[in-house]
Order: sequence, then C-alpha cells, then structure tokens
Amino acid sequence: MDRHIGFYFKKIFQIMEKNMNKKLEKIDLTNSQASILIYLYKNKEIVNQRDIERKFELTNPTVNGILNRLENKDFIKRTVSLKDARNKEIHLTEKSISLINEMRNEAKQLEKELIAGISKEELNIFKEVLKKVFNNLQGGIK
Amino acid sequence: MDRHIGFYFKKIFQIMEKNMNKKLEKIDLTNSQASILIYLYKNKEIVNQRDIERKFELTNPTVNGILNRLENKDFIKRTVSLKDARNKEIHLTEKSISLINEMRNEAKQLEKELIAGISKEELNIFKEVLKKVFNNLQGGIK
DNA sequence: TATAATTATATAGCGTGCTATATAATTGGG
DNA sequence: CCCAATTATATAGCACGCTATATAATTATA
Repeated sequence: MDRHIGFYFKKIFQIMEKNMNKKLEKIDLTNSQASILIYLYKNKEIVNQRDIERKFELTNPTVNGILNRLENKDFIKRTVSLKDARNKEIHLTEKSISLINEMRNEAKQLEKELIAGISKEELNIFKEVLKKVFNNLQGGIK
Repeated sequence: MDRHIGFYFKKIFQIMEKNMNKKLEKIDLTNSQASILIYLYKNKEIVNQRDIERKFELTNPTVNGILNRLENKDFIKRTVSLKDARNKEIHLTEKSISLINEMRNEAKQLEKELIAGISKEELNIFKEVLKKVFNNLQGGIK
C-alpha cells in the first residue's frame, strides 16, 4: 500500500462509475440517471425533485440537470402538482419501466465484482470501517 | 448499513473532495491541482505531462485542463523540451513552492480526520480490502 | 530516404458535481 | 390582508472527469 487512502477512494469511485456507465451505455443511460430511475420505480409515493435531492444528497442544480437529460430522452415526465404548484412530480415513462430490470441487474453485477474474493469476516470489518469513515466526514460538515 | 457499498464510495469520495477543496480555497487551489503540485515538488526528475497522466492514471485532456488552470494562475510554467520537442516540461513557480507546505499539511490533516477512531487492526484489514476492491476493478479493465 | 506508425500535446464537446443567484408559489406574522 | 420568509425549481458558470479527434514531432520500416 504505497498510496494514501484518499487516492484509493477516488480511483475506486471513478473506475466503478466508468464501468457502470459502460454497462448502461447500450440503453442510453448513465449511472446517475439509472440510480434515479430505479429509485422512482421502487417508490410507491409520488416523488418530486426535492425528494431526489434528499435521497441522493445532491444539490438542486445537479438533480435538475440529470432530470433534464432524462426528460429529453423520454425516460421521465414532469408534471406540476395540483396540490402545490411549486412541486413538479416526476413520473417514469413506459420506455424506462421496460428497462428497469436491466438496470438493476447491471448494478447487482457490479456490486458482486467489487467484492469478489473477499471473505465474510473481511467484508464485515470493511463495511464497519466504511461507515465510520463516512461518519467522520459527515460529522465534519453537519 | 442500509446502502450499497458503491453509494458509500461515491459519497466518501465526494465529501473528501469537497472538504479538501474548502481547505485549499484560501490559496486559490483545488485538490486535483494541489496533488499535481506536490508531485512536481517531490519529483527530482524533469516531469512532462505524460508523466503526470501515468502517475495519477488520468487521461491527457484531464491533465491538460488542470495544467492550463495552474499555468493561468502562475503556479507552473511549461517549456518545450530541447531533447524532444513533443515534450513540455512542467516547472513549479516560486509562488507554488512557497505554498507546498500548506498543501501537504492540509492533505495530512484530512487523512487523519478520515481514519479517526479506527483501530490499527481494523485499519489494516480495511486497507487490504480496499486494495482488493481496487484490483478487482482494475482487473476488469486491463 | 520517404512514408507509416507512434508519441505527446491540444481542442471540442459532454455528464456530473458544485456555488451563487433568480423566479414563482406558498406560508406566516403583523 | 399584505408583506416577508420560506420552499421548490431553474439558470449561469465553473472544475474535473471522460471520449473522439487533430496536430506536430519522432521513430521505425519499406
């Protein structure tokens, strides 16, 4: 281990992102886009943009940008809420519903590849430390 | 742990990046920029852009972009190599040399914060798994 | 030696993150 | 009831990744 922990985090995230984007390329989606579509699919309640911001801990311009691209490609539709005209409800189209399983399978496969050859004991400790690191960082902010 | 490992990697990387950028803001640098300056400082040999690409495993447009910003802010100078006119040698300016210690201190501090409250045993296993995950991903590419 | 392949750098254009700011709708207080 | 504060969404502009492509210099080969 001749590199800082930070370096590994950066590279692992970036390679994950690249691999996932490559898998999803054939259905004209990116990792960020597919994650949001899967969230919309799983959620029974009506979802607006603010809900997505909170779920993924992203800022509103980031989410707005991703939704714009999804809408332009006809993966979602936005409708103004009748209850509160500030809200835009985000709905999946038939096109995206038909591709949900493919997205989920690719995501599962990547997670499997990620932890190949790692024992249960190692994995448990790893997850614990991952959580601690996450909390160390979040504590610094909140 | 109600989230996928992938989610934690993404968020940890992003928060790290944000924290580090915040620390470096006062000296008008970003994390990526400071990393390259520190590498230039530590390296005794003459460094060209290709060396930086290899060291950080980044593509040439990415490195070129970062170096453009560094050059515009007078943190580096680029000179054409006399031995091979395709190469541009990257040199630190006095301005950046005077700020190297500050950059290194901030980086060390972040690394410390990251692993606060994690035992040596946990940390060792964590590093091992981190390396394995890294290799799992890299293996998929190479 | 002339041409082809390789190498280093640069440019165009895109997605995803950010901050700062604007606008419109709703809520709340005087 | 009206004005201020809050809330949801949108826009501008930036950094840093990427791929695809171009250009110039060098190296290798026919």
